[in-house]
Amino acid sequence: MNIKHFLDHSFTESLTDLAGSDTPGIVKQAQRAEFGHYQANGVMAAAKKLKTNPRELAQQVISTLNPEIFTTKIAGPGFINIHLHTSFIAGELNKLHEDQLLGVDPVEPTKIVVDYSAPNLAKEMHVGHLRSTAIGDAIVRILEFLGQDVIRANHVGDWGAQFGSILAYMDRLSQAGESLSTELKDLEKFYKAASALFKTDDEFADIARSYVVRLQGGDPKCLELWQQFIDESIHHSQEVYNKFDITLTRGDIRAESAYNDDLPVIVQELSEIQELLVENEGAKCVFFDEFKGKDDKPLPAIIQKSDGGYPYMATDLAAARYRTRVLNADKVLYVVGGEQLLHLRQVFAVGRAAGYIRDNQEFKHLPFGMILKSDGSRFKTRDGAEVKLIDVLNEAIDRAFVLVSDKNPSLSEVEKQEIANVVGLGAVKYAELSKNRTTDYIFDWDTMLSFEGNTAPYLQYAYTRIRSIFRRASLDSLEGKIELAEEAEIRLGLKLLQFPEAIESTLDDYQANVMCNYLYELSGFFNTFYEQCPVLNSENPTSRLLICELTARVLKQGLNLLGITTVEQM
RNA sequence: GCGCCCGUAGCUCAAUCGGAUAGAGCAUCGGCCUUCUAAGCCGAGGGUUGCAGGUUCGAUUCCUGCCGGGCGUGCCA
Repeated sequence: MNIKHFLDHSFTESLTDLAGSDTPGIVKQAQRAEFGHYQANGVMAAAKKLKTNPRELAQQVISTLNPEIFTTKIAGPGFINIHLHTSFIAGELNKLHEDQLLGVDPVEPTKIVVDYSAPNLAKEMHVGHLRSTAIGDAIVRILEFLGQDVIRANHVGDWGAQFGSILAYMDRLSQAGESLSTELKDLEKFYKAASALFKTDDEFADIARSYVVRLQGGDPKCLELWQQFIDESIHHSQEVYNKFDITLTRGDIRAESAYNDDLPVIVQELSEIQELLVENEGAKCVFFDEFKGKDDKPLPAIIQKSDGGYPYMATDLAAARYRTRVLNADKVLYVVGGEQLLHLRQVFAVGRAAGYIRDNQEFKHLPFGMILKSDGSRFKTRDGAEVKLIDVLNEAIDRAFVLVSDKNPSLSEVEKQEIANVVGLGAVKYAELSKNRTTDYIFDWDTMLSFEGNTAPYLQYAYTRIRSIFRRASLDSLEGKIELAEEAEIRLGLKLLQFPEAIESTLDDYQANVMCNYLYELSGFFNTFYEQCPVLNSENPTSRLLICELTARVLKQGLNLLGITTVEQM
């Protein structure tokens, strides 16, 4: 049950009856303990509309309600503070125990495509891919938990001019008798070597350019080299996904090149729509009044370049078309950097005009900020100045290993390694997810790999404390009822009941940090409970054990929705 | 120039789309391991929410102007 929904409906209904028109109750979780558990804020706005005294209106609202489960108090200018009965909280917790979904109501499934990660296959994944990958995967997991029909879309970059020098370099190496599979072990090095040659060696640059043309022309030898490189690169990214516990698999890849055959069709279809596609300076463009460039000049969406090539506008339109016509998506979420805001607005606008996006579909850009260096300058994305993602993950695991060895030296090497994996990777993912999606953030090893305070290990640690209690209790089964008495356990209990609300507000704007905040507060409440309320030595250990078990389930499930795993001990 | 985004404690970030006394972590200082793991708990200090107006019962949030920063702005993605 979603308590906030329940209360909001009650207060909205009451206010609407009194006001004679739709009037929201605006029920929210109270921000301070002294204001109760929830508060209804809608009275003041309603009183204004009705030109009555807000406190009197609040009194009327209260008298229409039949509050079996809560008490109310009018406060300040017209707030209604709502205090849930302890017996109600305990009762709901006991019901939660039977509920696989921990209070969350499953939805009527709709088809949702989530476009995320999308690395450029010319290079290895670097920290710049962290955001889209981690955020997208968390969104996918949460939607699936609710029962949505989710399609992961990994729109990897596997085509374009950048592959010219790579193919030319592959060719040169194989002619020199080098083993390509060895050379491709370090993609980053390979890419750098190829682009360095392109810059310094004119002959090589010419060959590289000719390879681009041959590749696009379908030259078999080029395609073979290209396929070999792509396979190797996909293998690399899959290793990162596996290590980082990202749910993407090879089957989720639909690369840019998959749309190659559709690109001329896009041009053809757009040209058939009256006055949509116009030729301008040799390029085929779509102009809309809403898009303006420098000096207020109309800004085109270029569908086909003057040299006949197709920019990513065309590919993205083809992808939109595919998602509508073939996948029949209700909703498409693009987890793509904020610098592409204008581009995606153009894609959506042209897509709508062309009928590739239908009126009943929602195509939504979920932008995220850039990663900056500690001096505030940006991590470059052109020439491999990036930190490799795999290096970040390994460093995190190494640091966690040192720490766990220090904290818990009696564990076996295998156990320490497993804990280091879970803790290290969790820390990296949480550092990413716990920040507001839309703002830029500074990449800093120590911040990202911190294991103290508001970090994944804090949540994982709370979990292990619970598991430790159960190891000591060594129960065969746990039968009984939860009874609440201490303030710390009431607060914890209510927080557990608010898991559905956390999921709801997380999806409100697809902000994973909302879920992080919830889990952090939950863990904090648990740690206070842990200090103040002995479990095994209490008068009613069963009740407290049941609270512990529920906390463990919510923590584990919540972390799992973020793509973070737990361990039994740390 | 124009468009979009941002500016909150020394640092990194919150603030549940207008709510009550703006909250955490890190760092600093003080207390708590003879009871379920101290990666923890309890407490202290630290703020003119960039600046100036406006809207109203009420503004970090909405509007206007300015200052500062970022991104984007026709054939890279």
